[in-house]
Amino acid sequence: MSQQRTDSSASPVFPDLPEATVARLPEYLRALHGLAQEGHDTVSSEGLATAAGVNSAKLRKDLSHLGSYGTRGVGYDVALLITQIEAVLGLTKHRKVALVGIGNLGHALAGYGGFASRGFSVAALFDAERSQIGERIGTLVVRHIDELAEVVAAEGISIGVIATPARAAQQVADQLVGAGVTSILNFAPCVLNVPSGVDVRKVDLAVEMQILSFHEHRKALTALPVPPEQPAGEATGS
Amino acid sequence: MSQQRTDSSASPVFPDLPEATVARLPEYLRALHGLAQEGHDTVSSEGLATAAGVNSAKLRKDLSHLGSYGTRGVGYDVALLITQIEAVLGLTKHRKVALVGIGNLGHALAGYGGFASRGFSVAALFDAERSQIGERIGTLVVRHIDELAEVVAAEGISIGVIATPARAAQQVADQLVGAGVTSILNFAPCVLNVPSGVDVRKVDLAVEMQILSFHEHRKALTALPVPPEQPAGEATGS
DNA sequence: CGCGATTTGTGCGTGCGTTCACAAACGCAT
DNA sequence: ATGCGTTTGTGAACGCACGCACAAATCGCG
Ligand SMILES: NC(=O)c1ccc[n+]([C@@H]2O[C@H](COP(=O)([O-])OP(=O)(O)OC[C@H]3O[C@@H](n4cnc5c(N)ncnc54)[C@H](O)[C@@H]3O)[C@@H](O)[C@H]2O)c1
Ligand SMILES: NC(=O)c1ccc[n+]([C@@H]2O[C@H](COP(=O)([O-])OP(=O)(O)OC[C@H]3O[C@@H](n4cnc5c(N)ncnc54)[C@H](O)[C@@H]3O)[C@@H](O)[C@H]2O)c1
Repeated sequence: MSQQRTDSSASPVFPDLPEATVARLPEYLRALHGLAQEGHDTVSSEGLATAAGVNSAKLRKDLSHLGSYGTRGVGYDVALLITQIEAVLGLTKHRKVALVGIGNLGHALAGYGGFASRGFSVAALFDAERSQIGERIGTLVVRHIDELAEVVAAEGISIGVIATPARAAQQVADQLVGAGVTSILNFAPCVLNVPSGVDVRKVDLAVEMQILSFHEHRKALTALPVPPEQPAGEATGS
Repeated sequence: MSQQRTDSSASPVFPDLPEATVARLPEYLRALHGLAQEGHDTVSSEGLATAAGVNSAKLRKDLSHLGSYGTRGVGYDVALLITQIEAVLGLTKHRKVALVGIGNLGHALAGYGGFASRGFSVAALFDAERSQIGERIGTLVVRHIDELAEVVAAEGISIGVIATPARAAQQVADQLVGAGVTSILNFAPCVLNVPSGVDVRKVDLAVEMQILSFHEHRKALTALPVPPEQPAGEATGS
């Protein structure tokens, strides 16, 4: 009981933070870490926006949504802003991740340092193939998928990463959800059905490539098929 | 209505196709391939929308933007729609990809079959480390980054994938652009500056994880701190 | 202490994207 | 041929997001 109202710097709750803003906060955080590394104590919205690759007005509005602490005429305190954003994103609490599907991609993910550098730790690896079980990667050992529920409960894992073939992804997702996982990052190219309350994010390489392909196609079509309609045109160049 | 001449398989140009639509077309394409595999000749917007995980009205509007050929009362011809979308995305033309940074992630990408299954082929691998140069992965050999311009020109490569550490990414991007690459997929967690006319898409694992973290955080905060304000509450279940 | 330079926070207009809802179009049975 | 059920294509309303532009706030300095 006693929901202490945490007037000071406790976990703030932002139920109505725009999703577009949430998606940009990690970018700001990365840019801020870079600035801190370079010794900056404060940064203007313009400077931070440039480092994050966004419009400065958008950045200011984003930060204003979380009641940010900037100082007019000066800018934002880098260290304070890092703390604030990390609190909003819930990065103060270390979150454990289960990685399922230790194949081509799974091996790369398992050895990736980008998890730990933020507030995440890969706590367990799972696969279905006997040949993979028991393999040691870093400090972890690949376990059989049947142990998932047990390990998730024991380790307090809340996030699952799916790196299995697409045909196995839905079943794995079901198992993750059944084990108590409430967030899933899916690398398999397929849609996942999960109960409400479970968040799924998808990373699909093929989709990204095809979007690039479209723009390549468009560039090729708009650049070439503009033949000299008016051959009498004057200065066509510079 | 007013479908202009049905120049059967000519390349349609859609300069003003909404970006949100473009981003969903690959999903539709994947869903359509799955339906075709299952033997479906036609599919309703409702069925395809379900398979792609979107709203059916949104799907119909998306398809209408590319003057699609559906039949009222029946649905869409699966094979025809595949052809149409592939034409719009420019997938009829095979596109060659250069992969730079053959480390942890680069190895996984180099061996990934998802490229070839769509219209892409990894045509060259590059790294800067002597220890990597010369390694054979599949049918390709890792080459030194200094050969990039030469190989890109010789092979007709138009897309570059960056899988180097973040500190090297901007330099690699500059080299890619200098070599004539006009589309870049960036896995390094940093912003890239490129000239206009070059498209960059970014895949950032850490960002995805942090977005999931936010929702975990929010779920934890909104679930717990709702103490029995009204102890006389009735059915709270389901 | 006051003033100017600087930068934040935000009100507001605009455009994009999503969704509803329905008329038009189509196949099929009779 | 006609009517009926089905499904597409789209007009219209709505909401979100973006970015401009400016008032308010703060600092430094004379
Ligand atoms: N390799 C890449 O670069 C890459 C890139 C983007 C997306 N993907 C996607 O990621 C997924 C994995 O790709 P990959 O190249 O690592 O494939 P992979 O075949 O090398 O690895 C898949 C692994 O999943 C395991 N697996 C299969 N069914 C399982 C189950 N029910 N439970 C647990 N584990 C199971 C397999 O034993 C295997 O080890 C695929 O869906 C692929 O489309 C891969
Ligand atoms: N490993 C993952 O699962 C993963 C996931 C998401 C994102 N990433 C990101 O992808 C990138 C690569 O990750 P990784 O784990 O493969 O790192 P890695 O260190 O294993 O591989 C990086 C490779 O890039 C090469 N390289 C360095 N500078 C280069 C240059 N100037 N030109 C050409 N090659 C160069 C290195 O020699 C090395 O082989 C990183 O930015 C990382 O943050 C990795």
